[in-house]
Amino acid sequence: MQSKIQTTDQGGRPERQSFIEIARRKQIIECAITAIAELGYAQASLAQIAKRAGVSTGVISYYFAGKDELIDAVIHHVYATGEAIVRPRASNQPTERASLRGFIEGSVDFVRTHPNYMRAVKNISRGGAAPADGLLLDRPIDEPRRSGLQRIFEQGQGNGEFRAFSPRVMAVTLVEAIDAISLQLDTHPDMDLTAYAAELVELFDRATRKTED
Amino acid sequence: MQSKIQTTDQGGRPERQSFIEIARRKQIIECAITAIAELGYAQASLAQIAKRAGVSTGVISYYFAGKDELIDAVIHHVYATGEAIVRPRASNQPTERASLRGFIEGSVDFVRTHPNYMRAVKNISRGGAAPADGLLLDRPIDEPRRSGLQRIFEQGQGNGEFRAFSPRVMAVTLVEAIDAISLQLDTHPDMDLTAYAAELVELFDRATRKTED
Amino acid sequence: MQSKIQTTDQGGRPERQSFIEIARRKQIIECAITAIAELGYAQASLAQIAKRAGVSTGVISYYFAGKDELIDAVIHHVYATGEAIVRPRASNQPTERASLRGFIEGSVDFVRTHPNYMRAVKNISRGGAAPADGLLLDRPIDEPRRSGLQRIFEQGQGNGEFRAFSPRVMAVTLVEAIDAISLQLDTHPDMDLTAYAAELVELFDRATRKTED
Amino acid sequence: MQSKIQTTDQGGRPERQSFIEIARRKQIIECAITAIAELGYAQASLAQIAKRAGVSTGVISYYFAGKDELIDAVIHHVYATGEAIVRPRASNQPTERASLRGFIEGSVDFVRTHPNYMRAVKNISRGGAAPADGLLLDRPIDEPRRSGLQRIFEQGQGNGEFRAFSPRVMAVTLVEAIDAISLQLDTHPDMDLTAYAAELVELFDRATRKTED
DNA sequence: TATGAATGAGTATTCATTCAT
DNA sequence: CATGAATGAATACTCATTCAT
Repeated sequence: MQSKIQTTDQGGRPERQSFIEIARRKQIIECAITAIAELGYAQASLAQIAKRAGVSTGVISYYFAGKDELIDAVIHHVYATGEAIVRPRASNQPTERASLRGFIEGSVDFVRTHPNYMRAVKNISRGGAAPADGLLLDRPIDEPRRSGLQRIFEQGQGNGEFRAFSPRVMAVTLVEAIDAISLQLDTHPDMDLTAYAAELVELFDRATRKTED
Repeated sequence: MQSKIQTTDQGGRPERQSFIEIARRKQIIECAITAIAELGYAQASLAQIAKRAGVSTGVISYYFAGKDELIDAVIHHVYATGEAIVRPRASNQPTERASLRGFIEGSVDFVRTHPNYMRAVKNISRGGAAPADGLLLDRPIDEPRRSGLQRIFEQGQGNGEFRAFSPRVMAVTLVEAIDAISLQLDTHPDMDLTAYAAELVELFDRATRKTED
Repeated sequence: MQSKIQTTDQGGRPERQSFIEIARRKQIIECAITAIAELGYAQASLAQIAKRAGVSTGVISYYFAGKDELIDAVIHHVYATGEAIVRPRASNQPTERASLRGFIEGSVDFVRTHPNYMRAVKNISRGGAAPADGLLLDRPIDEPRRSGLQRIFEQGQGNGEFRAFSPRVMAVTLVEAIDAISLQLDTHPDMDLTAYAAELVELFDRATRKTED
Repeated sequence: MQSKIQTTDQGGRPERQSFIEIARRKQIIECAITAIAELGYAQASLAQIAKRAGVSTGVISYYFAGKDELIDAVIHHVYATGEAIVRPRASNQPTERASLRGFIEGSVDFVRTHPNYMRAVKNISRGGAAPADGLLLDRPIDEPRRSGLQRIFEQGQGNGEFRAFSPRVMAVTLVEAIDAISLQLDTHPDMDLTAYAAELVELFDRATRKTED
């Protein structure tokens, strides 16, 4: 076997990854994100990605079973990074209202510090990747984020902080509102993200809170 | 003549389009929308589109100067269709609040009756199209919708119906909230869109209205 | 039978051509010459030729069995036109030397009055046309001209006007010298063709005449 | 890296070419010459060239930025080869008359040893290549040869070896006379090239020399 | 007769992937 | 481990040709 990659691991356990392998994969993933964010999914060929990484295309094929696996790794990396930034600010808050604020502010912070990350994922999400044999395509990549948020809303409704509304609709809307920021940044690079976050906090606070009267 | 298409129309007059030409163009545009919605922009090759239309790929080149022109036609068709549905319900309302409700309900209606339309445009907007010379991508195809909405918000703020908020942020958020529906339909085809619309109306009504206390 | 064109005429005799057919063929041939001269053989598609003639491509296929036949007709027309101009000036001269001068001056006149004609033929001669099954290609289109010239040289040698040389080499050289003029005109449109003719007359007069000593 | 070819070499340094790269490029150039000489420019598709080279068409794109670059390389290769053969025999001669003889004999030698080379270039020069923006075509590929020859004539006129004539007309005529040989070889493969050269030497010697009387 | 709609083979080119070195 | 050479399928697009009208 010439490649490190095995689609089916006979032992069933995840393969032991060497240090260099982990490093290379990460390097390639980062360069893929940059390429996809800057060029769009369609133009982000393996050659372009390899060029940015300063390696030959063969290396990518060596560390990833195919372009699809690389893209999956990109998506996973972006969401893991996002989660690492957002979760601490959305968890263990005294109120769900505070959690919501933390989620929004954390998410905006993520977009600020990693502008290419969400852009890349958005470029991928619908642009690409063969749907195997079926016609379905949409990769449910936002699902984890969405359900985390949904839980906040449900708990807030449970403890009486939030009014009655569909947690799913609210979660979908908020997730999209945040993702749209990377698009706005494309055309308005000097946008004030702190103000943007404050607007969203206010917007969703009003949209969720109980009317006290 | 080998092709209907002329890049430079010497006469300067709008070319007389035959009935069959209009019909064929529309048919191809419709099939392109279906293909792009189902396969994603990257996989929606001219061959795929032609296959759905039951014609040879040459026919597409015969009626469109190139893939770019076809895509432009798709986008234009989608937005023209959407506007025809939404505008009557968002205009000439007694209040801006009613306009807002009309916009949301009309938009959801559009998504319901043309589920592939918005999906296709979303698949195009990112993912595709050579970045020409610069690094920017993202065709600003939502801009007209966004600014129409923004005007509603600004007028509502002007006449005291709406609280103070950033019309731009609100418009971006609402547009994205609506566009997300087509994505939700992918995974939840039986979703109750009337209820969804009501949720959005309530959400944005609360987010925009003045607090009466 | 849908088309006027029969590759094999059963009767063996040339088909009776209607007036309109002759006119149409000539019109198409003229437009083909212009297109080929201006665009080069590769770019001179039937669509381009049809456009210049103000007809649809179908018309060309109707009057010519295929592009090859059209090209053959173009070549024939060019040479027939050239011959009509050159022959009177190269024939019935008191000396072969005068014939030679007449040939050159007539040929230059032809290039002057029909600049596109020779250009078109040159563009065709090597650029195009499928070699059927074999690998041979060169259409011996210059052959008639060449042999006419060769005869002048042979007769001049026979009657002692010309020195001993290979009539074939001399004929080839002179024919090419004349054909080159259309190329020179491309880059030097203001060239003095009368002077050019005089130079060629002197050149070939010296090259052919007997040294009197 | 997917392709050896970079349109813009960022470093500004001449790219290091590996042995295999040089060899492949040369092989492809040679096969392109053969294909163009045998089939004509129009029929000499990349597929045909690749077939002759025994490689896939992708290889050509790998080593050449496009067909245009390949064709440029072909032309350059042909002229470099020709110059290497002709120049030593046309330079450093005691007289310009000897230079002229050397040029002719060298050129005929070149045609003899590389019959396809000039044929290929001739097939390219007309027939091919998009006319960019203007209507001009005809790449002035013969220009260097022509001007080299022109210089011989001018110097010969300067030092009194040659009579007064237009160096340009003489150069054009001689260049065409030589190029015509490859055409003659198509139809008369057994032609005596040494005799042909002698004929041309005599022809142009007489055409250029001063009449001594 | 003439049109123009349609075809299908052919074009150059791109690119994920493989593999000998 | 890494390279880079090579493949072959896929891409958008062109064009001579056919044919119903």
